[in-house]
Amino acid sequence: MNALSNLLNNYGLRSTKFRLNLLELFRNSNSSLTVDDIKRKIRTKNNKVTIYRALESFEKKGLIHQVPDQENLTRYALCLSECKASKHIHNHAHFICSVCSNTFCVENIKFPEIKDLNGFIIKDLELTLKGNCSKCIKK
Amino acid sequence: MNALSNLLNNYGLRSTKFRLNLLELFRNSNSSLTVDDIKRKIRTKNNKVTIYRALESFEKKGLIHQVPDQENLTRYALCLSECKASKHIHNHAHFICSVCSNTFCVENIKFPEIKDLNGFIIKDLELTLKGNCSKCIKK
DNA sequence: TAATTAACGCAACTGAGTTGCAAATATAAA
DNA sequence: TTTATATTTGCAACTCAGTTGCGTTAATTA
Repeated sequence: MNALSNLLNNYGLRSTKFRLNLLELFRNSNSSLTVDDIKRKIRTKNNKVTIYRALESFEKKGLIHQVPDQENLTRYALCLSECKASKHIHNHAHFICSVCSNTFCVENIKFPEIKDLNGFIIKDLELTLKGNCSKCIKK
Repeated sequence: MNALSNLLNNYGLRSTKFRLNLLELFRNSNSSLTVDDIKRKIRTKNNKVTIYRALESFEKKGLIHQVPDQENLTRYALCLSECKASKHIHNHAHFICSVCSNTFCVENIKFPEIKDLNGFIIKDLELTLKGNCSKCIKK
């Protein structure tokens, strides 16, 4: 049994050819992926419904998380080990490149401390950076 | 000549009945609006294309700005006076209520100072808070 | 008042994402 | 290994936000 296969099973998912490829793709990507990215990168003949449902269950089980996207597409990135099916824990920021539209997870950024205000209860905080990624600067 | 009418003209827009209503609606809203909100709130018989195009031109001229939305809808809020057609200037955060899905602009929040990192150039910073708005807490 | 240009309405379209259902496949149980 | 079960997949049809082209109407300018 290979490691990816076990990983899927540990998260309560079945290891099918497609889902193994999908998980591997996420692990080899340094940025996030849209459904379209996935289609192009693993040149899958699988139906789009399959992709949507795989992403949905990966997210539910805590393997991947949604990240912001410039064009309002659904976009996912691999979770860190802290994430569980019960709760996603992300204290990192996201960087969107305005040239290639890729989104990257950025660790090591201090979040501002914000207390509840004006009778609003703040439960979560998202920080999104926009600019040019290293690849697109070089061009 | 009324004030709203002049405002539109000053921004290079024509003052039609619908656009006057739309602008007034934005001014009277303490949160942001989706196309659907607009339809319901000004009970307009105008075609949806008209709404989309009005929002588009309002944004281009610097009257309104897009704000993040939980359901990936396009959502707008009134700009502050600093905004111009040439450039939107927003140094405020956005708060999304997870109950009513409304988005509010939140002033007076200090943004973290972030320098370019890992060869990425950071040009813009967005801070989104999530939680429960004052109205939805009371319920 | 006429000419110009922006705004509008309609109809048809696009494209991401969804739903229901039947068939295939992976895992658990016998 | 075989059978039972629960998950995953494919297909087709659908939904719904947002877009496009084009002819018409209305607001501003000359």
